[in-house]
Amino acid sequence: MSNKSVTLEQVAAHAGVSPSTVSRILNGTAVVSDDKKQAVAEAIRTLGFVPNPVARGLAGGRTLSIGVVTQAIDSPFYGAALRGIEEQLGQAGYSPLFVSGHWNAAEEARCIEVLRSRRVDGIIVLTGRLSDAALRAVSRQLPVVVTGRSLKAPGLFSLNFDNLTGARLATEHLLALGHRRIAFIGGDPVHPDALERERGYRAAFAAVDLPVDESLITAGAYHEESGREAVERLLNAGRRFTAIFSANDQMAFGAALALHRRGLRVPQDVSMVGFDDLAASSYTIPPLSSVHQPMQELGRLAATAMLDLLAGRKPGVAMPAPQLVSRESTAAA
Amino acid sequence: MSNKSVTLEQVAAHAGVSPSTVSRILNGTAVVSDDKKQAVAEAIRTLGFVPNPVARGLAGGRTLSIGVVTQAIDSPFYGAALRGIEEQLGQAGYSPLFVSGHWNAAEEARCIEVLRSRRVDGIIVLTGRLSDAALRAVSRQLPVVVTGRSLKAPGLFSLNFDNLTGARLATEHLLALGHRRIAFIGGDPVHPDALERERGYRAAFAAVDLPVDESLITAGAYHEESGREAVERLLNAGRRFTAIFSANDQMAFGAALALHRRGLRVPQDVSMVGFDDLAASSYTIPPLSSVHQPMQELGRLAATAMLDLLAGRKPGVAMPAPQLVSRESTAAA
DNA sequence: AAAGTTCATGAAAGCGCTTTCAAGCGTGGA
DNA sequence: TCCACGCTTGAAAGCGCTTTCATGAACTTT
Repeated sequence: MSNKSVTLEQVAAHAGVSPSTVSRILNGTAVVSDDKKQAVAEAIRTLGFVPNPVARGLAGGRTLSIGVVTQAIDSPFYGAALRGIEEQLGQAGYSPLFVSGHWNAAEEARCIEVLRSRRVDGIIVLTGRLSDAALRAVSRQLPVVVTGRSLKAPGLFSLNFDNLTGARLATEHLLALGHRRIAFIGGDPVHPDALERERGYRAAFAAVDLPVDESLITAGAYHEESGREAVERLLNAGRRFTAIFSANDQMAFGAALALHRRGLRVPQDVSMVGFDDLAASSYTIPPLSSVHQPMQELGRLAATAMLDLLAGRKPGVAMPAPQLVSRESTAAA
Repeated sequence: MSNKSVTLEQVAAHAGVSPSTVSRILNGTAVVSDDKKQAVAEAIRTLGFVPNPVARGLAGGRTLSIGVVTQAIDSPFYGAALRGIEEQLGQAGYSPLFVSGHWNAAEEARCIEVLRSRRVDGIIVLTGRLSDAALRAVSRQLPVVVTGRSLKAPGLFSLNFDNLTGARLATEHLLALGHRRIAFIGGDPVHPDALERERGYRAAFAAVDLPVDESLITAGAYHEESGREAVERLLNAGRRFTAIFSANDQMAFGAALALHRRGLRVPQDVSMVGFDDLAASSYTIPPLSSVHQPMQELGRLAATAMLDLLAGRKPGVAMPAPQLVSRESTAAA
């Protein structure tokens, strides 16, 4: 653990070349003769030189860091994506810089300012509340990868999960089991994905020419407590249903608890399917059927796309299709 | 959203002073006359100047960023701590730089190197596998705050949760309910806290002069699956128990599932208490009694301590005492 | 009143790297 | 043989900020 780190200049001296040449070799900016390359490589090895990202950043070069705007650093949902990003970026020598927008457009904008002031080489935005226009503006200065929406722009790549199909899959599963009175606990309607999931729910009914009972649709806020409240509301209003499709797993957890408190069993009395397939969902009682969202994979893909953008390549990654994971929370009506 | 950001030099020009003076005002490095202060403040406001942390970092000043070594960015347990850190640091204008060690000393050491190369002003280590000596070495160059252990050194502050008391509390709770055959699912013994929790379990028995049945003690690995396996193991070996104390909540989830699969009900047949009090624990079926670890608070405290260290103050924060949260997973024997 | 202090301020030298700019070299065409 | 051209390479100028050093002004001190 050396206190003072070795500088590029020292490497240059050791190799008997100029700093410029070392820099050029490091960045592949220009052609350098093989023997100098060798000498520099050798010097780097013996000196244990590691380029200083801060200096690089200042000099207008790369900082080898990518800003990642998430909503809450402790979200069980986005956490997996962060992990995927970290993993993929790390392999390429980049470091992620995580900032949280807390579902707030103004805060997100501030986050992006911070990232920019820290000279990140690119920004990955996980969903977020920023307008498409704002994102496009950012992408004019920095490569941007955004998840949870579909928009095109030079220097901008988006990666969207097919929420509609996922929700439709979930509903169809319930329908196929013979359920007709299927309650829907929606997410906060300010999220486009919440709307899409509701559309998927409706589409499944429409596909088999069944009407949806609007009184079985109730809004939640994507967290456990709101799922609990939703079921309370439904039950208190005297609604009858044999199944619940919850727009995300966290609400499903709350809903299951509410059911349990009322003496209703899953799946004997009420079948239940969630959305997201959180890690925890395999261990609930009973384990929850859910639409699998490959968040870690999403993170990896977003990072890969960013690396492509940085290298001037056109990203070729695409989201895998939604898949339903059937566990023990669903049974025949 | 200006493309090129304004520099300190521009501020200086606008205010009719030298860059040095602006810098001094910004950092409070020296006394500056009030009228210049005013002029500079005014210039900063009209120009919308934001100091460039990268340049600051290079110039040997502060980068206003704190490295945070966690184990896995998607851990439900540490996530809350990260949030607390982010929150507290943000208020002071600092940004956290999260890196994951994945429970691996070598990887952790690499993380710290990365943080150092990025010129962080200090490092917060959440638990971690690094040796005390290694941590001390780091603290000779940078302020360090470490959780999950107790060690003293100049420039180093540690924040430890009282695992022994917590575990004792949990066991005593079960004992008080009349349980005698209390199984213990331990954590991975490489973690000191796992050992402490086992000691707490034993201490509770010792305090009431009851022997502990060694055959009811089994090791897990702090994740759900290992909790499930532990219960399988116990049950397959024909062990009888009326309660389980799990060294963390995640294992308790797995254990509960195993119980459920065998037709054993919580708490009617088996009472259960966990450790950590994860956010999810309030929504399991039944809600899990657990020893509350205030992780978000821990994060805030760690950040506060770091800020203190940075300011040359002696940190005065301390961990709150462990508390048991009694929910519906425990009942009289 | 002269010399010694203190104090606010500016000039200038970096921090470690990238990147223009220009020079030096070798090569091929006339 | 001479000149033009292409190629590798080094010198040097920043990037935006901090920090030492030096300077002159304003005060003390005797």
